[in-house]
Amino acid sequence: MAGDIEIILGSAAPLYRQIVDQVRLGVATGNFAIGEQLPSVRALAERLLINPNTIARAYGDLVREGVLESRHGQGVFIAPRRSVFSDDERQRRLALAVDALISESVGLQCSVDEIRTAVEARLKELGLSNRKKRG
Amino acid sequence: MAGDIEIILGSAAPLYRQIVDQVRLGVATGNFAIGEQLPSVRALAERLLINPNTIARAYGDLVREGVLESRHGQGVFIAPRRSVFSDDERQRRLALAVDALISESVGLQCSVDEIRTAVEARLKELGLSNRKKRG
Amino acid sequence: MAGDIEIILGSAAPLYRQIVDQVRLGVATGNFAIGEQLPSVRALAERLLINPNTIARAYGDLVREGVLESRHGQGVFIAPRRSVFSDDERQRRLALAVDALISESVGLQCSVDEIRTAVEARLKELGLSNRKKRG
Amino acid sequence: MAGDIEIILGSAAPLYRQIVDQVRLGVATGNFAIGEQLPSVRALAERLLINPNTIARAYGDLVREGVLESRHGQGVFIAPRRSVFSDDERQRRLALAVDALISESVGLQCSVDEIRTAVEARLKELGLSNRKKRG
DNA sequence: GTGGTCTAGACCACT
DNA sequence: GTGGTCTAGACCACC
Repeated sequence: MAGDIEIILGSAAPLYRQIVDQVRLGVATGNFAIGEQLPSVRALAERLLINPNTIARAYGDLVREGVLESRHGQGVFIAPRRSVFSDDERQRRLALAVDALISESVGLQCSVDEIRTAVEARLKELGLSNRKKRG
Repeated sequence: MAGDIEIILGSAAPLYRQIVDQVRLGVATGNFAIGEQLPSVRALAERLLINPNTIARAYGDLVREGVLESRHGQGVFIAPRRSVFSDDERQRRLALAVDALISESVGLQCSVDEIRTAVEARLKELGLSNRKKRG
Repeated sequence: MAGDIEIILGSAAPLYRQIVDQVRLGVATGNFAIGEQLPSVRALAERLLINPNTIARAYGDLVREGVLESRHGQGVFIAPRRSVFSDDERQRRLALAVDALISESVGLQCSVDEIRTAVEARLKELGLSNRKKRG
Repeated sequence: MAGDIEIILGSAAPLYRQIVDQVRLGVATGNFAIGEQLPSVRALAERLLINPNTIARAYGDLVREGVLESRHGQGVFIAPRRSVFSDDERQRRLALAVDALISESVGLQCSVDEIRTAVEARLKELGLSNRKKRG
């Protein structure tokens, strides 16, 4: 549910990205139900002690990505699932994300088994390890 | 060997980061041997057709993190391996990188198998799939 | 070419949208070539006498849409064409755009022939009337 | 007839606009006859489960643009037709709406035939395809 | 009350 | 020089 969203100031990840990530994971794990209303831009900004524009940016990204839908004057809501991107685009973005992980891991001098273990651990933690595609 | 370093101009990754990654990766895969000399800043800049400052920045980062060592008046060389981060720090950073991948993937509505496959494919492509930690 | 971008203050369309539209049309009509560099955020903002954030917003939208690619510290460029959206998403967005046109037209009490004529006239003006899909 | 008015909550279009459009469209297609009475603000608000202010806003817009007329103490009725905009103004606004459609379409890499087909399909769906201007 | 757009200006990262 | 993030605050449109 909405109360879950938290941010870490001073993290490497931009604030708006932290929010995007948490909403996406929340939807994937079922913490956010389809049709559920999210906290208003102003309310969330006040709770997290950050600027409303930053929330608006995060929500806007999620709307463009098809995760949320906004109804002017009413609020923003979890959108019904739909596939927004072409297969090519999905592969392209997935590859970029994988590259970012591996690049970071090589920098940390992790072994490949450490990477695999970390990925599996997190998937299990999120209850995703047996999830089907485009469930 | 040094001749391996290449850059992709249209890539999302910053130029200096592409160089850093390739050197680190070369060390991890054994393409660069300990004590081996790298091309000079000026020589590499000329070959890659980019600004020497960008090379200098990359080499500087690698020296600072202990992957390279620069010997005054001689050039830069692959340094004996040593780790920079504590185990806790490594695990923390690895977890963040994993989360970024998973968030992107669920946003794309990828199955967990697609994620696993994409990671393994990339590891294999880079010649990392059977390497041990810190060689 | 870049000098083409103009805006109309006080128009119903938001400024950032006017920029997005002009870049998209410029790419479609060949006024912008693939790989061509666009004016920098600051330069365009200065020329159009609007805030740089507004340009950045427009460029950002176009990057997400796959029309532009930005290279940090270098500039933004026309990206090679690729299909970013799934067929469903394309149909969905096309339908929304058509609905907006018809809604406006009904409000203006236009006949259907006026709509058809206006569409064809504009396509011809842009030199698109015989263009193939995903050229 | 009035019973036709419906709204879609998840739609991109604002609620008041959906009502305005449907009344205008009903007039254009002949579903509403001149002099016909519309449901009262309160009655329609109750049926559609939305705020009466929203209905009032929609009716107000329609009265202001001459599509409806309100008779004190009796209700609102379909007004005899009259045009609001000059021909130039209509053409100008129509051209802007057409440009928005074309920009969106080229962004989606649609062919011109896809655009034409989508427009015709929607006109047919709305029962407009063979109607004359201003009936 | 809600979200959307725009301005002004700061600070950071990259070339 | 370039783009990217964030803050602060204004004003508008919709419910």
